[in-house]
Amino acid sequence: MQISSRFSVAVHVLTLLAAAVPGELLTSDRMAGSVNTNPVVIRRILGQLKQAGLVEVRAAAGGTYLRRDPATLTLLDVYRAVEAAEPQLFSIHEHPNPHCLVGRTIQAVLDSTLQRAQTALEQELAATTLAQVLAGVREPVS
Amino acid sequence: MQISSRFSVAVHVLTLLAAAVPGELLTSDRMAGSVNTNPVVIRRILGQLKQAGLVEVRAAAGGTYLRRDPATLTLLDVYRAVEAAEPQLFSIHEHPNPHCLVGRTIQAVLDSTLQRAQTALEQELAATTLAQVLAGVREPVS
DNA sequence: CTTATTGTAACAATGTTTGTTACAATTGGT
DNA sequence: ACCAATTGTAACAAACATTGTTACAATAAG
Repeated sequence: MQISSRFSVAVHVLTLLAAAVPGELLTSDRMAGSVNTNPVVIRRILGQLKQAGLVEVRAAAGGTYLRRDPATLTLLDVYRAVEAAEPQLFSIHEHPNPHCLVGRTIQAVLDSTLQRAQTALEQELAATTLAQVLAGVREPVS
Repeated sequence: MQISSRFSVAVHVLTLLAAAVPGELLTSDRMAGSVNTNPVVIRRILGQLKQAGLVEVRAAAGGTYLRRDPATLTLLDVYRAVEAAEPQLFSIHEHPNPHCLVGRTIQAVLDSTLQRAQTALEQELAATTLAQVLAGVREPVS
């Protein structure tokens, strides 16, 4: 199963915020216009980003601004903020037969192995900053 | 969203096959007993492993045996067999606003970045063989 | 030919995602 | 103090994937 587009939407939103004039606040309506979705979808994601301390949201006049330096905000921060409810990327079947050698031990073996794979992915996400994404957006592909 | 347990079940099943006496065939019923699920679930996964050339399934008397050397069969082979319908791990939102600089370019930027992350995960999966999993199952944790 | 087994369809239950409407709560500006 | 814009959140629907289940035709070993 694929990782939900919440993550890519969150990166999109943060890129908009990073591209904003310093001090400018963006509304969920405006960001929804760029992502092309419903403002409530944006607000739900903003709630998660806010909880993770990545953004500050002001009701009433204005909206949201970045709380972190794009140069040190990595895609791993975003991923963790948005997938906080599912810290384990891989799901492992729950009740293998304990009377079978394989059934008894497979969970532990898989758990350590798949954790290594997840860590490899996360390290790669940690290697990309929001500033780099913004630079990529601004540079034409040529 | 998590990667489905089809993958961990597939590894479990292949470990059972690798642990079998050479020439022994295992039925879906027997493997379902070890995984603790319904035999049809096992058969569905076996169908995918068969299509990928990892196992040979014989109707009637017997069942399934391994077609690949456990020493060279990696978890990436299993992952690809079972997730063949979803080659992209990350999903990216589909219709960002083309009139916005960020909306116009975010997909391409994310695509290359997330592809690198997926590749890192896959390399880690490729680094573990079925033989290593089997060894892990046999070695007590101590 | 018999019998065990696979392959597959069909269906239900569950859970997640995404989009939507609606509205109370908040707060900045006047 | 009030107004108006905006957020926060609940509630719901549609779509989809997963997992488990029953049922049965197709297959092939002995």
